Amino acid sequence: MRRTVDPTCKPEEHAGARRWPDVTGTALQRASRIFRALGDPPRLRLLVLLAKGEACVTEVAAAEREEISTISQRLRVLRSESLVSRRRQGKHILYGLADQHVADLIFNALAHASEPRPAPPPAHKEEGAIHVTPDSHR
Amino acid sequence: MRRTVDPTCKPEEHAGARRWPDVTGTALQRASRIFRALGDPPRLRLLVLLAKGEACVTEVAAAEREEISTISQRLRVLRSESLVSRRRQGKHILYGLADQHVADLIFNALAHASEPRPAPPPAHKEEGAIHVTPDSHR
DNA sequence: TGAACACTTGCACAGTTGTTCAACTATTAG
DNA sequence: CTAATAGTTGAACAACTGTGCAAGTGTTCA
Repeated sequence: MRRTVDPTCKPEEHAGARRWPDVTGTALQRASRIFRALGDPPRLRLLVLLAKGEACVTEVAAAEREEISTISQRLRVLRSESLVSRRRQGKHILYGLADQHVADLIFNALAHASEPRPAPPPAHKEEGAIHVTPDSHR
Repeated sequence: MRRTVDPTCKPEEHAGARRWPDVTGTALQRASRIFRALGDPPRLRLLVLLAKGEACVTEVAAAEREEISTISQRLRVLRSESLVSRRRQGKHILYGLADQHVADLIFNALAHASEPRPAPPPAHKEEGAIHVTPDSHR
């Protein structure tokens, strides 16, 4: 059975409205590509490492105990989203975070990730409220 | 050929050092899970929609022109990372952003995504500097 | 010039993820 | 009670992604 889009419930029934900048399709696409690049633990670790300062590929590989090739591939992904900077210094190629924005993003997520988890709901039925997320923050 | 971890280049050669909070393995895991959840365009769009105010599943499905089941599945992923709140109101279940942190994260990434791209470099070799992102992307 | 070092890249394979269908639970109306 | 509405969930499948290997490029140094 294919239930699609014929809402018997009208939008006016609920839905408050705050103001948000209009989000273009491309901005959204790019944002999600960035998120996706950040969404791999090894890659995120690599970025955290680079946040401490520039490093060459070999150096990173040593720190992470991974193969050079693997690190290089990871950096390729990050580079394709402009998340890292890159410059040659003699034999080495130094990588670093692209800018402060990237550092902020990572820092922000790590902060959120370190917050207390909302307890897994005991699957209880209550007076008209499921109350899953007791608004834990700010 | 398996070149692993025996750096002929010493760490002291380069690498500046800024201070960063020590990142635990679990925080990093969770952060990347959050990023991954945000890293799907439809899911991100859904969150942007919810950022404008709470909405029930049917409503969202109508707005996105998708099947209810699909929306529900997307919400499930977001819920599993505690990115959305959920409460029942009569027949409907209202979803919204979990907290300000989430809004910040999304807003931040969208801002970064809307920034001017590093200019497509003329593929020139210059004094020891390879510009940030020489390659195109998708 | 040639050898050594420092990466990068194409490819194949395995593991992961998003979507859909169908069946299920939960709430309300008759 | 039953029917209808609202939403969830499990399974299957196609599409995507990360890794490691082998072979490549580019730079330095003798």
